[in-house]
Amino acid sequence: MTKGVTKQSVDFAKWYTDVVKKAELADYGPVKGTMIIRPYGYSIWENIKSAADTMFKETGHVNAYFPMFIPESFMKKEAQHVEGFAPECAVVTHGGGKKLDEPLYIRPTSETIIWAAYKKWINSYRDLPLLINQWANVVRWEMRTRLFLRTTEFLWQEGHTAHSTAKEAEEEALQMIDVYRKLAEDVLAIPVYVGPKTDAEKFAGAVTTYAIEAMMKDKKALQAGTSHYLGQNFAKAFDVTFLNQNNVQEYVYATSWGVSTRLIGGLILSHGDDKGLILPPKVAPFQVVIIPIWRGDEAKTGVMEKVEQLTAELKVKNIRFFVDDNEQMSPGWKFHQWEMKGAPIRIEIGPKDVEKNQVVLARRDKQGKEFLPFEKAGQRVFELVDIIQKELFENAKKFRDENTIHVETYEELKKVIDNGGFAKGFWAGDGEAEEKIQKETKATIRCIPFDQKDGKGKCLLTGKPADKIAIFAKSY
RNA sequence: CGGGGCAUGGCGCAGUCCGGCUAGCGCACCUGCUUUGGGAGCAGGGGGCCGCAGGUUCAAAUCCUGCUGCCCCGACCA
Repeated sequence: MTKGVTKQSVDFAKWYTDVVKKAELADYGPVKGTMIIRPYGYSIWENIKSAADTMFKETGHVNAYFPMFIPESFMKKEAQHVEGFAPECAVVTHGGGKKLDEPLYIRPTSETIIWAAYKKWINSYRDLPLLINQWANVVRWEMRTRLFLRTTEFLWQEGHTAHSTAKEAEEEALQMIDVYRKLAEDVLAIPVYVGPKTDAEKFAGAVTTYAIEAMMKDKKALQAGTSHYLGQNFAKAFDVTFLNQNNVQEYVYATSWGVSTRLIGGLILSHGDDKGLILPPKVAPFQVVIIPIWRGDEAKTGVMEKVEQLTAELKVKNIRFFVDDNEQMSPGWKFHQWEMKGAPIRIEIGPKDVEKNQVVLARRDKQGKEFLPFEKAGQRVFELVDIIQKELFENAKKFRDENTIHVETYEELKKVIDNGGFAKGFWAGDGEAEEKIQKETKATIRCIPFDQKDGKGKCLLTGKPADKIAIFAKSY
């Protein structure tokens, strides 16, 4: 491995790719836009997945799996949906050496195939709500790809729920965007703005799209998760009706919601620095990396005894740890390596420490080293896991808040966008006005945040009375 | 799809403008000895259809033509 990464200040895009590759998160696949998620990166995904999955189950959802091949006819059933997705689909035309009668789309998302199944499963209000999630891969033939942030194939989860009333479905969509907020903020330590998208930005076929929007270290926005209230659009397209309590046939109300491996990109772009990745303890494959140091076999025995004592304690405390006792690499090399890989805590134990009955502890998110009595090491790690998690979030939030600027006029908005950052201001414009801003500034409305504390004002573009603040930013 | 860049041992590059001897460097790898507290040292060693296909030439990594792939920057998107 070559030393270091491109500095963020020199070339942020290059820095990002360098970190992904040098921290061994992912590598390019042989097909354009595809990505090999390497074990270290996949382990982060597993941690995110497990945290999310627990939350989904706590809110009453179950997992299932639907096929990745979608008959072309299914794709064409929902007009907006086909318009939105067909151009970016990979299509299988041959199978078993023969041309297929009907081309098969590789799912870009699973609404169509899931709703075709729901049609069979739903007959009565007693069958509702249906609360299903699936963990899957999807394929979207994007023009421009970037590791984790936008790849041709990516991993995600997609929840698809069916309800007997609009109110219940709307509540579900809101509940799930809040689950995503918690996932981003409490697990990934990424602060997010939460709220509906404008009509121009919403999902093809949705009535309302809610999103969580995060600010990356280059002050650009990343849409980190979405939850859609689909109304009866998909039910109508797939003819999914149920008999309600009054014996009347009705179309069901639907939601869908998803987060993807993009979250890993968000993690890198939210917390990383010029030394590499910085991982929040909750998703770090190893919360603490222990580096034993010795000179000669005698010293080794003494050091390793201490290491085993410490790891036994960490095990009891449920801390994920790794002992890097590779004898080929020098301690210095390992320090750099684990800084690149973003391990939150590093502990060094060498002969000097054995002698003084201490350990040396370094935090990835802070400069300097702590020297502490051996007996306190386990407890200190246990505490730091929470402290680092919290401080990473607070730092990211401070950065975001400092770079979210209230604007009154279009001129001010332009200035904020030019300098990099989020502009928030009163908005009463329509889709056309939004497009004008996008064309002129490259910024889009990321969301209309739920959190509206500023009362009423005048639309920054039109000057018309407005009662909502919108957030504008350039985005990934 | 428009603009730019790159393609040479596993990785990163030099060499290409101006054709010429055995294609070179750093890292990684193998062997041995010495070394572990911020990217260890010395000695020895292995590994190349120079992206692909044509052409020019006594001679091509180098010149010409065509193709392919990937990356970066825009328009589209999680």
